[in-house]
Amino acid sequence: MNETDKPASLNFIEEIIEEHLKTGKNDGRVHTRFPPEPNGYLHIGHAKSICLNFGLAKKYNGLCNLRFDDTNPSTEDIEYVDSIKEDIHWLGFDWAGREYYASDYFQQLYDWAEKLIMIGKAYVCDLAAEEISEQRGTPTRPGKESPYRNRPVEENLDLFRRMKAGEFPDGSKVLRAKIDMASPNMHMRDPILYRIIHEHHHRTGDNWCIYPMYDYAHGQSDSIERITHSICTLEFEVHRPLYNWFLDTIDIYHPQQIEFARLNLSYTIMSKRKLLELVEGKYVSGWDDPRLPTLSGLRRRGYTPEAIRFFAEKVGVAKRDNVIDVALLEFSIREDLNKRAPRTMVALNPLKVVITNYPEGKTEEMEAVVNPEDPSSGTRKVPFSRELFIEREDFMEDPPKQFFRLFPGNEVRLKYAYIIKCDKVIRDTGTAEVTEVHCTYDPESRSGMSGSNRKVKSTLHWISARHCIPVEVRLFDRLFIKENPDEVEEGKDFKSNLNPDSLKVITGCADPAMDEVKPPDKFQFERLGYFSVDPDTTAEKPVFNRVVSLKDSYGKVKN
RNA sequence: UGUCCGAUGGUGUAACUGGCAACACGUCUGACUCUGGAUCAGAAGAGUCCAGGUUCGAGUCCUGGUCGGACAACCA
Repeated sequence: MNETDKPASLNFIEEIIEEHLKTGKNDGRVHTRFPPEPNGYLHIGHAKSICLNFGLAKKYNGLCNLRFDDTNPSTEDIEYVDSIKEDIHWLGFDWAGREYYASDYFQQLYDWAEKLIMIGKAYVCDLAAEEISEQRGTPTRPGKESPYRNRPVEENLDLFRRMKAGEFPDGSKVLRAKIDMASPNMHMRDPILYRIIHEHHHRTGDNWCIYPMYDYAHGQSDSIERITHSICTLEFEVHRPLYNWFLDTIDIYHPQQIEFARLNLSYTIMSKRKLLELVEGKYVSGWDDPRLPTLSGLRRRGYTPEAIRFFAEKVGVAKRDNVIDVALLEFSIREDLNKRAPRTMVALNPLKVVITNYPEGKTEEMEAVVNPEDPSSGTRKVPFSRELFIEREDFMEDPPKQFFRLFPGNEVRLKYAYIIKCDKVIRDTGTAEVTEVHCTYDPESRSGMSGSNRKVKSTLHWISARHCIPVEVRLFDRLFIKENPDEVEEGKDFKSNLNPDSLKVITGCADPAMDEVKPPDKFQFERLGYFSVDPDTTAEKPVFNRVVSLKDSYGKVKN
């Protein structure tokens, strides 16, 4: 990179931060946080947020906390906090012990609630949930004030303390802020601060039966942690006045909330609710199904943290709604794996080739490059013999003019081995399916020999029939057939756009060296794509997931 | 009928904050190649939602529209 180049442009959040740095706001501190709710698994959209928050902290020599927004015991679970921590670490970020929970602040939050009551800014409301929602009005029609709105401070305090003491059943009372039922912003119409939930919390156990709402907990948690920039997604933009109101009214340190547009990816869904529906409805094998955009799914699929971080950077940060082309994600992983994945040859759909003029029983060890992109990777040995398997797709008896591969009378090179010529096609007498192709080889054309310098249109991958081992290969395609899975006809939902062919399981013929692979080893199957060893692998049977295919310009002319 | 936000090639993001629209992905050529990959070279593709205005000059500023999104869980 040329240092005289223009400085890389900043995204709008970095501009805000640099402005703050310039004016000395926050004493030059930059402190962010990633605040997941432990009620689901992280997905690629969260990865964008994680990279943003931890990335900003790193860039500006600041800190980024991990904070679980665990204010609703009825949907949250320890299983999720564990998976979330694992995913963030896997992605390559660390919070250095600053692992916090909104529930750590329940007492402080409670004390501030009493303060709000005492200064006349909060009251206990006995209305039923339906009544509250009814009286809230609509975005275009103002709400009505609760009959309990003007309860005396002493009564509010007493009632709130008794709520906390567990004297009242779920749903019977809530604590509300006293703001403005006529506000054009729905969130300012006396929002609920506390509700009664008699449920066991994964961290605080049974200490509490009243729990703070998101709006009441989030900003104050930011404040307690001295967060400088509280970065969240666009849907919280309308909440910002309320975020500010709490901080100003309670009168504590005031972080700045900044909203950005969440990530959307074509041909997939990002909604936690829908992801959960696919998992629970067994449309996929679990949260880590390799077709899912969850981090655990992508990891199992074979995506690397490097590729995801690269992707997150390429995607950018702005405020307008966006749909990123999955092709960019695929580009990201190819870019990474091309440089580091060892090559191997596998026939996914094998077709037998007999080299009729090659001595029976003879075996040669061919020398192959491990990775041509990495000179330090060295070479490997590949056994060659009279009977081989090639890819069925690489042979056509009656090919179109654009087809350069094997066909009767044509010569192709077997990578790292010999040039062969197709002489004869053997068919099954019943089905007429091609079962074998007979070829002859040119003994002078072995790689490295002078006879190998001949120009041949095509080079094929192959595997020795006698030496190869069977491997299970899982071929994934996009989970949805539509770019926007939510685009459905009346009465149907996103599941009607599920791709019935998103998973194909086949048995391929692989290099014998593949018998000692272990997850998460990654390879390039030459000419096919990148494959990652699945945890289902056993000593008897390696299992590979196709991460992504190689770019295929012939596939395009074919269609 | 409200409030808030947004609008730049097919997609995403830029434009030193008023100076003749750039980068990436994708697409298409060509070169090279023992991966129809990679690499290299190049091309097409937007005149910046619309209409006015300010200005020598506007994607950037002003006014008025249009379109899109968010907001009416005791979810986050």
